[in-house]
Parts: sequence; structure tokens; C-alpha cells
Amino acid sequence: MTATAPRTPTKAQLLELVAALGTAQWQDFAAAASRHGLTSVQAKLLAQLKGPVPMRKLATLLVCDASNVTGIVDRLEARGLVRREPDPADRRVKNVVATDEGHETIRRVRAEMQATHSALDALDEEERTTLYGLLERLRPGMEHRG
Amino acid sequence: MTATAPRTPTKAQLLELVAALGTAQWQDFAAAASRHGLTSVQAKLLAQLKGPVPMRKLATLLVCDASNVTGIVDRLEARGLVRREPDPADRRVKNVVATDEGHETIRRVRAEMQATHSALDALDEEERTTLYGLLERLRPGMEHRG
DNA sequence: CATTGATGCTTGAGATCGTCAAGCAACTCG
DNA sequence: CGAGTTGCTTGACGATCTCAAGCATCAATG
Repeated sequence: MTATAPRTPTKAQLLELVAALGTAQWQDFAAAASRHGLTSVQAKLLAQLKGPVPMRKLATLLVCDASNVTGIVDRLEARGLVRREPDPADRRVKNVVATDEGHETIRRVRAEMQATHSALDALDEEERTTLYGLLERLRPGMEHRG
Repeated sequence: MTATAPRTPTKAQLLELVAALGTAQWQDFAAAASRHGLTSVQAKLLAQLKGPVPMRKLATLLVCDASNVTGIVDRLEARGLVRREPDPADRRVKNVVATDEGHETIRRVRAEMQATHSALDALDEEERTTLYGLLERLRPGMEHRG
């Protein structure tokens, strides 16, 4: 133990740091979205639309009530960023699809997350690989509470 | 160099993973807060109160308008979790202080973040140290946009 | 001391977010 | 067909958030 032996952080410290970074990234996202006239929630919904997604599925992904999704999609649709399309297999279902403008907008929001990008740029390839591996190990425990 | 060489993730993949974990942790926090009748924002404000904090400072910490803090503190105060105290040095300022019940409540919320805790438990000491070090390197870039 | 300007907090208006209860349409199964 | 379930919307209501306006206090200046 000479040069490279940082003390082991307590779980509380680690938790606090993870929380701080999560918050910082969310603020970064919210600010980028805001520059395009979107709220964080609207941008988050838009970010789910790689393809057609039923309203119900969106409620699950955003962890909120289905009735809430109705309003958010209403506003996005009014601005021409998404469309509601009938589902050919089930007439109850409405699939939400991002328009070209919608895709372009969320692409820009992601690109403009400067704080996050520059933070990640501080790591070299090996560090990113290590970080990715560790975060992947955290994921299972985090998401089975959906 | 033989067994341990996972492919380097793209920056986009890493970004997505960080976002997913941040969201998961936030949901975990919100759920724990909700069990104590608190909204996420109320709990987040409560979490800042290690000591007396002026309203203005809270607005800065929560990255929102000061008028917003007024309402949040109003509701916390109505439930006996915080108090407003006059600042002896500046009569314009009101310092917000957590009551004993307030401290106890936020302590429990933190303790009940099961998904987050069990996720961190999946790492051994060395991994936690490594993760902490990497996340600390990310921090500077993330927060100088406050 | 009086004036001017800045700062801290609150209030009110208005939009969004979020839940719950209720309702309608459509699907499923017996 | 009939009963129960599911998907979506609506309406009511509270919480969050911003902006503009207002009041009290502080700080600086003449």
C-alpha cells in the first residue's frame, strides 16, 4: 500500500455520490430539454419512442398512471412531435410514434447534455469499460422493482 | 489481458446506462418517501437539512425558483417535519431546520431504499472503491453547471 | 439621515405533473 | 351472448414549477 490505496468508501458515501451524479445528470437533461421548449417528462417520454409504443406501455416505462400519459402525449401531439396511431391488432390500443421532428428534437437534447458529455470525456477507454462493467452489475438489483 | 477483456462500450451506451440507473435510484427514493407520505421533492428538500438552511440556499440546491420552495416548506412545516427560524444576522432571511421527526423521517427513507442498497451489496469492497473513484472523477464535470 | 438599489421571501396567476375514480370501447373466455 | 378484463380518456383535486409583483430588510451613497 504505497501509492494506490484509496480508503474504502462507506456504503452511505457511495450512495450519496450516486445520488448526486444522478441528480446532476437529470438537471443536465432537463436544461437541454428546456432549451427546446420541452419539460423533462415530455423529453423522457419522447426518448422512449424508438418505434411505436402503446399508451399503456409508456405508463409502465415512466412508472406513472395511464391517465397521466394521456395529457403528456396530448401536449407533444399538439406540437407535432408525436402521433397517435391505431393498433391494427387491437382497436383499444393507440400506439404513440415520434414524428421526424420528434426524433430530431430528442436527438438534439441528448447531444446537448454538455455537462454529462464532458464528464464522461474525463475517463479514458479502460476506465469507461471498467465503469460500464460495474454499473451493469448494479442494474439487476435496481430495476427488478419496476 | 486474456480472460478479462470486455468490449469498450460506446459513450452513448454508457450514457444510457447511467441514465437508467439514475432513474431507477430516483424511483426507489420516491417510493420510499411515498411510504412516509412524502413526495420526492419534499424528501429531497428534507435531505438537505443537516443544519439550518436559508430558503434562498434551498432554492439554489434544488435548482428551482425561490417561490417554489415557499410552498414545499409550507407543507413540510404543516406536518411538523421542519421549522422556519429567523436568522439572527439578517432579518430578511428565514432558516429552515428539520425537527426531530423530520430527521428521523428522512433517515428512514434513506434506509428503506431497498433496491439501491441491494444493488450496492452486489459489489465487494474493492469494486466499491473502484466505482467510487471513477464516479468521483465524473463529479467535477457534472456539477460545475450549477 | 434619506434615498437608491439589491436581496430574501411571499403571494397570485397559470401551466404541467401526478393520482384516483368513473366511464366507454374493445378484447377474452366460458 | 354475457361477464370480466383491459386500454384509454375524462374530470376532480393536490403538488410542483415559473413568472411577475409586492413587501421588508439590508447595503451603499450623498
